[in-house]
Amino acid sequence: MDNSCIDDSTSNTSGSLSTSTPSAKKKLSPPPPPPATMRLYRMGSGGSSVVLDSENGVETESRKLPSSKFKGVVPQPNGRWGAQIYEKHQRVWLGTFNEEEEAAASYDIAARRFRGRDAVTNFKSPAIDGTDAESAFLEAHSKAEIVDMLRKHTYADELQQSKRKFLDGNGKRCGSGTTTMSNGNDGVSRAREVLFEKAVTPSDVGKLNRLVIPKQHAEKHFPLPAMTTATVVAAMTPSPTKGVLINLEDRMGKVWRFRYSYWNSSQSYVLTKGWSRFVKEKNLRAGDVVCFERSTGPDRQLYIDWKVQSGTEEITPVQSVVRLFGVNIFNATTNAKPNDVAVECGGKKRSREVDLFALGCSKKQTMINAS
DNA sequence: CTGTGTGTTGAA
DNA sequence: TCAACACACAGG
Repeated sequence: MDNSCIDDSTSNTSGSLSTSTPSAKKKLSPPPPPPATMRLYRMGSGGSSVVLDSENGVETESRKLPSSKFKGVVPQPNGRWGAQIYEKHQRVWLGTFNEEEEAAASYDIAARRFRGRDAVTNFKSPAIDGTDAESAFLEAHSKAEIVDMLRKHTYADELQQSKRKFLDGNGKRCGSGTTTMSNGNDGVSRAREVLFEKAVTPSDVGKLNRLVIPKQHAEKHFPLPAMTTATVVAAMTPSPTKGVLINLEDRMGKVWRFRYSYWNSSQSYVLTKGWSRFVKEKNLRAGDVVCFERSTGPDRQLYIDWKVQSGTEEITPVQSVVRLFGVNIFNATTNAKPNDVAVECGGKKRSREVDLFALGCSKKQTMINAS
């Protein structure tokens, strides 16, 4: 049933956003040539099908499906409403809904994403400033993703989630580790490139509350002096004082904000404010590796990841936090008791934070994409 | 068996 | 591009 493949190619001529798969899929019955003689038309289907006898103009139980007053909304035999939008001669099914208005609203959302802010819609009107949260949200997702949300009726939730994160200082959404990238060449590709890694030194995780960024990497990826680089500006906010604030998202989708600056005294680039918290929460130890990545997409989102480097270990007493969708729902401070969560890392067990967010991020994007 | 959503067509 | 019609077939 759910086999729409939507390839996103914003403004790309060759690209095709196809829903009703071309031929290969399934060849159905040939066009039903209505016998000119026998004028019996079945209207609708399923329970509401009716027979019209146009011979004498009398109809047996006129039960045509009630057409909707909303654009992009079509009636369903069972009384529900379907939403659809067209693109490139093809219909993109947006799902079925109980309420006509709901279907209409879904169409509006799709229309916005597919045709821009000046799209003709049912309800949406203004949004003159292209900077509202929803617009940003739409831009940040591929058409396929938006359609998927509409069909699953999860759009509202996803939008709200993004808003929450936005306030948190960064507008990315949760993804499980190496998230799959939407094949479409439109939206935010969650593909990342590793910028550099560093095995933290004792002082990096010590009381100095700072992480030294190797100069070569710092100057290559985080050019501090000339803050003009557009790519960096997007993720860094000039700080009132020295340095800049930099936002990085970890594998849990949590956004970390650090102060990034240059210390003349030691002639080194460092992450200061915020770093100690990261060390603490991730239970970083000397020898562990922190990895800096960046989205290859237009958003240039920065990510920070870490991994335990094999080494001397013992079970560390640490608070075990169970998190669901970025919210701590269970917090037990134990000393590596059975209750604690231990994770195999480099052959050594170590208590770690555990996130269960993946549960809700299940996204089975059915994209049989062909590029 | 129930509905969904695709095949298809004709009108705008 | 769009909605109406018809119905194959996916999912329970």
